[in-house]
Amino acid sequence: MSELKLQKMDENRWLIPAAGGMRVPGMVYSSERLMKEMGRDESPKQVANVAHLPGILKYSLAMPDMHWGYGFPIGGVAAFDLNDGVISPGGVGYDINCGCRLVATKLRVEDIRGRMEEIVTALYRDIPSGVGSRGPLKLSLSEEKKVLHDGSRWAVKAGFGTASDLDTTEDGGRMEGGDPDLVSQRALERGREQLGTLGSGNHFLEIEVVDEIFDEAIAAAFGLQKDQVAVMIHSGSRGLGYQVCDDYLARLVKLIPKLGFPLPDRQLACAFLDSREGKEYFAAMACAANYAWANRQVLMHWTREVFERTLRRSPADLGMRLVYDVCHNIAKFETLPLGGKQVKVCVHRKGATRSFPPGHPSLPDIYRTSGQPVLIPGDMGTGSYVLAGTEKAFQETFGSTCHGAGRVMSRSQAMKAGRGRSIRREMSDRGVIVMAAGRGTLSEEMPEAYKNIHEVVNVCHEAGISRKVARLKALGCIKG
DNA sequence: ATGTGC
Repeated sequence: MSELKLQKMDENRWLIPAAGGMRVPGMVYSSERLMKEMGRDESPKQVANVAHLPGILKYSLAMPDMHWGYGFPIGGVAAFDLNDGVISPGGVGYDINCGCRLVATKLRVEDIRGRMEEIVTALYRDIPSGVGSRGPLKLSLSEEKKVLHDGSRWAVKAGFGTASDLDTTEDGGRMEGGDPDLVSQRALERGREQLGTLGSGNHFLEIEVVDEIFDEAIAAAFGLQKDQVAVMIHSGSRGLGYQVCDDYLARLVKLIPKLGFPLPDRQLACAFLDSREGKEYFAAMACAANYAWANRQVLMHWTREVFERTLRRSPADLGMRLVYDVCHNIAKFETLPLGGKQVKVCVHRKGATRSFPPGHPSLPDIYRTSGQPVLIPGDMGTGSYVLAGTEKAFQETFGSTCHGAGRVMSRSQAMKAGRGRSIRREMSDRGVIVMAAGRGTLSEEMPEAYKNIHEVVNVCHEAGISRKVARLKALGCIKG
């Protein structure tokens, strides 16, 4: 195996020329420093591996937060031709439709100063979190199937939130084509009692304050202003999505010999988009995506209730409005510019966020001129960014940008580095009240385990694949 | 990410 050669194209892009069985070149959006920091991380190799898949279009892409993942790198984006392309569970990830939503409030930071312990404790009590956690909802099988088919729409109909929440959710919180009958009994069982639970690892619910505005006009369109309090929720499809991924991987790995082309890595197990297996994976994945949207919708509803009760304020007074909800682990059919034409393709975004430009028909009217809100969670001590989608992303990166800070340390490395330390204390010294269900979670998630979110976001901004709008600072956080 | 691992 020859060493992978990356050619620096400009300050923010690195080309992996097509070599060997690569059908297209790779393109990595990153800075000199972030590239160096990746050290022995093999994700550039994974970018090259993805380029071997049939029907891949233009480039195998990676975002600046990229790091090693199952088959595809996390931070990877790849689009496939509908006729001769493939769909791959490894290109979506185990946490199908892991994503973020940002809820703006009418509160200003001085309204909650001194009350963070109280609010965080109340959230921690009311929002089930941690590995294997179950919620108070126990869905009947038929009700769960409705969740899988209707996503956030089910949640709103069941009384969790309002119809306007759907307007500011990517795809309206519902992916077409979900077929609950293609989700295994085991996945259904795991999902029954987990709707409305946060999960663990990097999932969180965070109270943040708008710290800096970079683009006044777009921030105003998003309803954000300096010193305003907001809530960021980061969660996914829980055990159900994991099980869907696991089930279909097991099935597709067995079929690798029948694919008719060599795979550089068995973890790239995939199926042609027009095959039975490909269609069935998509239909099951769509169910998990819908479950994740319903999950975040329920989590947000309970968050609103906790704020109302804890702060003794009316919903109108709190004005907790969903700014937007984005998914960052998904494969979707989208119409995107390619070779001067608009072409329907299957885009895999694994640890990458949609970044659609101003004027795109999928955006609600209020964001027509600003572009899509793009939500980027940072590490728990630092906070988050709000970006806006751009035409350049639409043209260059299949309408995609980064999804977060991205790990620099493995979980086990981070655990080791956290030995003998109180991360909770370190966080509170930095002004962030944290509560976590798992013993090791805070170590695994400590800020130094992640890349510098400012640098990741700056690469995306400089490269033009999203624009900086606002930065939010964490005040309080619950984790699994 | 995950009823965390052979």
